[in-house]
Amino acid sequence: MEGKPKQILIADDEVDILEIVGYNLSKEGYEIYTAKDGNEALDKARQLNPDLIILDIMMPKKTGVEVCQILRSQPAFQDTLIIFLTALSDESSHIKGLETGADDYVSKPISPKVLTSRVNALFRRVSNKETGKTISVGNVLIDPVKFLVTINNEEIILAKKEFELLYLLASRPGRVFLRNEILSQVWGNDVIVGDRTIDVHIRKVRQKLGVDCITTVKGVGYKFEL
Amino acid sequence: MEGKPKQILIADDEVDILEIVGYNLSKEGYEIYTAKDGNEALDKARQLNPDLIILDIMMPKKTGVEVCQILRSQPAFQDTLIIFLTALSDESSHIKGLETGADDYVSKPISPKVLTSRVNALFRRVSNKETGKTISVGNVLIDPVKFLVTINNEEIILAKKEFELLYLLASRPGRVFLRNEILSQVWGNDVIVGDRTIDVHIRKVRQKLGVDCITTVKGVGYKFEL
DNA sequence: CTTCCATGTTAACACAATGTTTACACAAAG
DNA sequence: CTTTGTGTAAACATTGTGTTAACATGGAAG
Repeated sequence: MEGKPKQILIADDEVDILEIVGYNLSKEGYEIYTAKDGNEALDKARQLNPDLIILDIMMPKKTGVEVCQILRSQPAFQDTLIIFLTALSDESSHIKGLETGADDYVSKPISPKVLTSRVNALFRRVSNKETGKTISVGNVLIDPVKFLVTINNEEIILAKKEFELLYLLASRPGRVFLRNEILSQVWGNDVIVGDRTIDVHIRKVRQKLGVDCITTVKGVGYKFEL
Repeated sequence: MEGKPKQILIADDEVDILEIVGYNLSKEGYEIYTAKDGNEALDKARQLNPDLIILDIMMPKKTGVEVCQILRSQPAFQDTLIIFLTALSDESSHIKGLETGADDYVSKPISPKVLTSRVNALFRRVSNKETGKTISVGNVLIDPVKFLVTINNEEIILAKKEFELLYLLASRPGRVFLRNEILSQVWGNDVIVGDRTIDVHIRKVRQKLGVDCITTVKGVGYKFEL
């Protein structure tokens, strides 16, 4: 696990749980913050903008489900990971939780090992796209932190959009990205640009890279491969 | 829930569970298939190529974890969803399960409601991105994500319509597709094209594949088989 | 054997999808 | 205020795909 440590906010009114869970997750290299009720959870979430929020369902002030709903309604927390903690017997909560937009839930009594492995699994699942991870395919290196592309130890400087485009395609080598996907990922859902815009950027990237690693699939989209 | 019904394969050695789970999921509109041990699960998975596989961990012949590992090692099942069923006490299995590449797991005793809502959540999560699943028949691989057909590790590039045509036929090997069906599936209901159009495309696919796997059923239609 | 019908085969064509180039507005940098 | 570079648009060139039309083949029925 490289890069900045992931921040996790844990909200539960039982101090024991906060301690045990917090201890185990911090042992894994995560940065832990805690809250003791729904309102505190909301405040800290907005303050910290953590990578993952673990919410107990039964909490004073506001329940976990309420907190989740409020957060999910805000753009900033659209992609934040959320896990519910819930009593095993409370079946309806499980369902409501998943419908509210939780990414996972874990039943009490909590086993630290299980929770930890769930957390790891969640991060692993999203790590390929969201995180600014360096991509390495063949002799091509793409480092989003340094904003740099390297081919055979030669540094190539791309403009912002060019880089984002290449980064998206290279994040899943071989996979075809539809024009729509590219538009919404690189340009955003609400932006309207002409049809030729993508092509022009593709061309610039191809030109600068010098290597023919972007393939056109006519009528479908583009893919990255060596 | 629109489109073709999702296919779910459930593998468990307890017949009661197969029945209860199967009943509840079929009520949700899913197409249910069952297996009673690890080997049967493997066979049926390869035969059906279902959208989701629910595996009990403790099964005769092969455990769920083993089945999962074997499937995940094959390209065709890289993107297939897998859920584990596991006894609550068996904690190490949970961890191993997630590490093996499962997408979720559900603890016994199973609540049909919880399982159903988990299944729905899983499908909802992937419905936004993945176009379709990889088809694998014999030595023929059809990958709609990479938009690529592979025969004996040789990559074959098809045009869009050619690919869609092959994908349709191969989605149900052995089944005969009427000319009408092919037209409405590949071309769309409102498009009017000449009679020879399908033939020409069939020809191109046959030519590019090099293998004779598309059979003509005179007066009826075409089918895919090796 | 002939006739008829369904499909195979081939080449040519039209057109949509993409490549390419240039120009220009605009923001950031100096 | 200039300078520099980025992102987008517009205009045109190019390519590949999908389709058609014309003809060939082959099998079944009379």
